[in-house]
Amino acid sequence: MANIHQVAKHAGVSVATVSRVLNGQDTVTPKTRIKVEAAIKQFNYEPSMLGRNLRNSESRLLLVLIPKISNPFYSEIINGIETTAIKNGYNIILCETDSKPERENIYFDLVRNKMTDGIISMDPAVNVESLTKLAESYSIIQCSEYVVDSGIPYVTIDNEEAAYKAVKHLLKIGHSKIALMNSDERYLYARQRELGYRKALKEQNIVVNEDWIYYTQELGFENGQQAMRKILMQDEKPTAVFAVSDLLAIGALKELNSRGLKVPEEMALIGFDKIEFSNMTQPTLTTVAQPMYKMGTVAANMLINKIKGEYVDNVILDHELVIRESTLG
Amino acid sequence: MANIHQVAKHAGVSVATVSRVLNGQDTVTPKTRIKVEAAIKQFNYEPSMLGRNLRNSESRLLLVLIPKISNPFYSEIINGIETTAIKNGYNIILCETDSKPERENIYFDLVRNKMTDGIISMDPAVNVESLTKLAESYSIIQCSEYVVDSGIPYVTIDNEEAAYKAVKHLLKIGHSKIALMNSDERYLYARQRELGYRKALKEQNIVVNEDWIYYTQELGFENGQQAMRKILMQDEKPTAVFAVSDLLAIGALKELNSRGLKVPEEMALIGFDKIEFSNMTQPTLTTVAQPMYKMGTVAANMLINKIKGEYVDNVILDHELVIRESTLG
DNA sequence: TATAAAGTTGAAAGCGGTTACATAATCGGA
DNA sequence: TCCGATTATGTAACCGCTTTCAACTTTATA
Repeated sequence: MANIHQVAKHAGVSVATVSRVLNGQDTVTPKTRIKVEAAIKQFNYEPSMLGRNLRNSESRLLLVLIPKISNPFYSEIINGIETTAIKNGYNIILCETDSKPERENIYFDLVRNKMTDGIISMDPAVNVESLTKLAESYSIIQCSEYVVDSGIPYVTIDNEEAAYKAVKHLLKIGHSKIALMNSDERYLYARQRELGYRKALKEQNIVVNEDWIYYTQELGFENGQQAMRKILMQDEKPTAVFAVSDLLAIGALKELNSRGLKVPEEMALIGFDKIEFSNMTQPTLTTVAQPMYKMGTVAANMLINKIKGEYVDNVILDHELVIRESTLG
Repeated sequence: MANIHQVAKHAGVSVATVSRVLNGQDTVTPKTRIKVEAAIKQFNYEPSMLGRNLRNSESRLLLVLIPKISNPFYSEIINGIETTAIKNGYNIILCETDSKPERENIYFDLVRNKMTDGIISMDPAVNVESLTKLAESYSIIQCSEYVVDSGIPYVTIDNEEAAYKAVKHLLKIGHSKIALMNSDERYLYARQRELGYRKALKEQNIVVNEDWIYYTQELGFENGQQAMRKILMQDEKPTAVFAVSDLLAIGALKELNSRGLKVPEEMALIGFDKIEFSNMTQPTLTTVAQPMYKMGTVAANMLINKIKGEYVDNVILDHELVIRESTLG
């Protein structure tokens, strides 16, 4: 493959001139520009990003750290990130951390090594100290999940309020025995949504039954199924369940369906995220919609601005309770 | 951030020696090695990949082109690719083509620009000529979907055989009026699976009813729903449907469920891919399992070998018909 | 002890671009 | 027509690393 020298030689100009043509600078005479462009075309020349990036000490790559690629919640965010990145001349390199610190650490090296210009982290709970230290020297944005008081900018929604509204809705349609199907407490969103759950109940002077709060290790269908199984084994059963993820809710629904329990009549159900699947279930799932795509675009823009050296503020996006069949009065 | 010169200066050695230590060469005296390592630690030095890659003219990045990130079928493949890449000291840069040639072309530049060392393409139908031309100069592997006779190595399954088996199963449990819910004919897998469908019917001397073959533009739930709606509008209705994707099948199932039609009693249903969600539906979905993760690892290994300059052969992986409730006799 | 062989280290040339600075070419006005 | 101002182009340093080759040390051998 040709390099800039060959093009320059063939066009009868210096490499500087070729570089100027390449970068669309206006200090080049139309005549020479045409000569250079002809040589470029003839050689089928493509400038090497490796050389350019080294000189400019930037990679034009954004590192996106995502806990689990199979969770549709994240795919939508990634979509938003990628589109925005491309629009700004960046590409994304996507890495799945599986919520494992050791894996995350490997990826952190990519920014230390100048392989990427910045990081969007969606699972910073993993490596709080490393991350905050890293953020002192590099551009980092937190998306959806974040470390409180870390000083690292984040974009997210008001999880407590969202959970509050969801439970409130259950109360409004007549439920008072409401279980919480939570994920792991190490996640901020889990703690925040639990707060919202407790707040809504407390407001109605309902004492929280601690036996009705379930924690799952991961966010998978099976975890939801299992949790629902446990709920159904209780002596006193709730009449409604608020799950902090559609994946859990769908698993729970599966369990209810296969036992022939009617939803919402015998058990109402609310999920979280509004992933596409949530509208394909029988019955369709009431859920809290997060603006996933938007969140991705915002995160990407924040990161790009941060890389430019601008000051970046936290962003709280709107959410919306989407009422569907699983909570029909 | 420190560079190799500062480290060298501080350690009282040349940059060459630091580089040798960095790359674990054995021609360095333990004494100097210790000096250098101390300096590295003291400066918190991390070698720049930009410099290293330029010198080595490699990027240690693999480009993965995927039509739609939200399709769980691809997420699993990506998983396999990423794990294998990491294991071999590569990272992946993931790009969604949305099956759009113009978008794909942008990404092709990444390899022309030396930004990535090779490509795994999952949607090569888009840009056949560009791709084959590109493959002359760069390392490319096709995964799942491929261009016949392009000479570009691929890993896939036997789609015709898989479809044949699926339809055969429907025949065996007594169906003879079987519709095909296909995706777009521009996809090879679509054509191959249709062949399998036709073959199975022909074998039983059943004349294919062309009105029972549906093509959808995209692979989404809505497309499946719509197709099923059309099927149900027919005067003579089939009693079973073979869909070439779980997403279509799930959409179709949704339509059947919401009309109160019993599956499999009034309409049997088979999907394709065995995405996780296919086991969450009511009833659960019979489907053809593809070894997605495996396919990803194989594709990544093939690409890495290709980059190394080795000869790489095509691979056909196994598939398996998973019989579940939607086709219970 | 002298000398060849083996083992360490350093100097410097790239890898492929960008850009500050110097120089050459062009232009306008007296 | 000539000269200074402006504009176009070239020269060369540099980005941060790897690696060849030469030079220098050490070790083994006679």
